[in-house]
Amino acid sequence: MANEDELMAARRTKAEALANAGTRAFPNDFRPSEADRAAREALVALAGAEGPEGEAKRAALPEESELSGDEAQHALYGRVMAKRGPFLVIRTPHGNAQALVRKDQLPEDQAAMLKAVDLADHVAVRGPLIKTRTGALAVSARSYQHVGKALLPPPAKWHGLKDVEKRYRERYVDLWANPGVAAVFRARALVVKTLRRFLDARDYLEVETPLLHSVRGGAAAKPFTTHHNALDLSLVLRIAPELYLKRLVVGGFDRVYEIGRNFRNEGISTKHNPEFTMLELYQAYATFEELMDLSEAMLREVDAAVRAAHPELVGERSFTLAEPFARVTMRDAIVAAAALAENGRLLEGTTIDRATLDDEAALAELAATLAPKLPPADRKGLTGAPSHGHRLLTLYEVLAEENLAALYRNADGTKSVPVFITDYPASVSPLSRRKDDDPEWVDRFELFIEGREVANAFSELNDPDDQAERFRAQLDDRAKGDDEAMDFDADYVRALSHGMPPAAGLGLGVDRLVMFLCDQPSIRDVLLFPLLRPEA
RNA sequence: GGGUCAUUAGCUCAAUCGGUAGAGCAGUGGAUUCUUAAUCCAUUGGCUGAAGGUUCGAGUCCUUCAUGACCCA
Repeated sequence: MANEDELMAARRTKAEALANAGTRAFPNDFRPSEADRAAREALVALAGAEGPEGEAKRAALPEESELSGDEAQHALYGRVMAKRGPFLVIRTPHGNAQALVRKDQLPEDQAAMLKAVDLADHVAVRGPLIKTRTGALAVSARSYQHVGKALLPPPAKWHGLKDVEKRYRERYVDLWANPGVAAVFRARALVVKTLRRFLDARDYLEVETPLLHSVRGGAAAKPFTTHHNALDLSLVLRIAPELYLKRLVVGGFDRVYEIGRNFRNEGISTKHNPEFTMLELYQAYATFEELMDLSEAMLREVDAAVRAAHPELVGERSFTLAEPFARVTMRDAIVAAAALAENGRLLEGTTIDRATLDDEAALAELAATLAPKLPPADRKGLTGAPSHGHRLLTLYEVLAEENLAALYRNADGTKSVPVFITDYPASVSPLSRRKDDDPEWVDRFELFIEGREVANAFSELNDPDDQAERFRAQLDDRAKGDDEAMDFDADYVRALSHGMPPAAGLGLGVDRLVMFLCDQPSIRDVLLFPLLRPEA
């Protein structure tokens, strides 16, 4: 008997056996008290405690033969992971612990039910804590209760569930069958909780804004479209909450934030999922420079929380958050990257200096020289750029982005540091405030860790006339073929016309942050249910 | 969108040059009942992802498709 139907049939037979013994296969009569919950966590911790102290504490437990009979009774309940001799290994949310289930210590009817227990079933035992002959902790069962049946067989107990597709599709198995998976998602929850705590402590108000938008804006991205029947209205799932959050700043909330899902109708990769989680925050009377300080402090606090709670997830990092983050303008980053040997072949002796980058004709000439050596997308970005600023941004992405980790290092050069890239062209930043001394540039930064973008922030544009002009430029970009350009949001311009205080805002990719902090190579490993093609 | 690789029992994996599809775990029956991937004896289980093709013969070679992973775009 080995195919899946037969394995299930064997389990159904045991379910019937339980029914014949007066116990339902799927009962709901096991009621652990709050004290039981706490005691279970404590005993699981004791069972798994490492080092001399753990051993000493377990050594203090009585052996089965030393029991007097009036010891405290402990509940151990969870999923059966293994049967070893007279022991059941039981998995709980806190870890594993074992139950000693000896028929001669159990009421006859309960002892009989042991024949019907399968791996992955939910069970509960109650009894005194003992130490086994090998010094391990066990709950010596004085009562045994069937709590829930698993009809499907579990993955191999030693190898777990390895098939990556099955892991993502059947995360409900992955989470308990593979050690370490659940910890990533606990760490993720801690990251979000710590972000909230950090912002709440600074008097930011958490808000919820619409996910259904009738106008697309707030980011350069392709949206998902949908339709509202009653209003006969075309809608898009939001690509960013930005424009609603800034309306709230107009409304008088000086500090707001939202942590929520954005939807972008784009490709799937190890770094992209069509729905992902962003933190966006806005602060009146602040500039992008203060948000750099805030970002550093916030990331350090989150990192500290993850390190403290989940040291096992923090691997040997090639970056550090502990030392000061680098701050460099986009143009300086391009010049620095161009000087690196890695770009020598691409540039073939051509030097790039600030003057070249600032001169529209010189940059266009440089772009034309470089373009043939680049892949098609970058080539198009350089030669078909709708503006000097677009061209400069593409040049930055081509030359500098992947070299950031090599260029910006900590004090002793052993690790990369996060980099704030500042001063973006106005033409690629339709919602940012122009620099006071140079209106072609905006007060903006993007934060990169290991060359990958994790945050984007700027001093907010609060001049409604300028904003209207920028929206019109977006429409021009779209006419030139940019299908990620924003709509003209007339209501947002009206909101600004009512007067928005000077402000700065930040967007932070939560999934990517978790990837970095928990050493996870793919975004799918930090999303409980990443998007997959449906099974046939 | 392109390239590479993968898909064999419920799970984890084998299968030499194209020559009878195997193992461990789990399952079933039994023994044992202080085990640490429990042990011992016996035993069931396969449309080799799908569909075509080449061949005396295909898990293996070819084509197409499906799904996934990685890389590129």
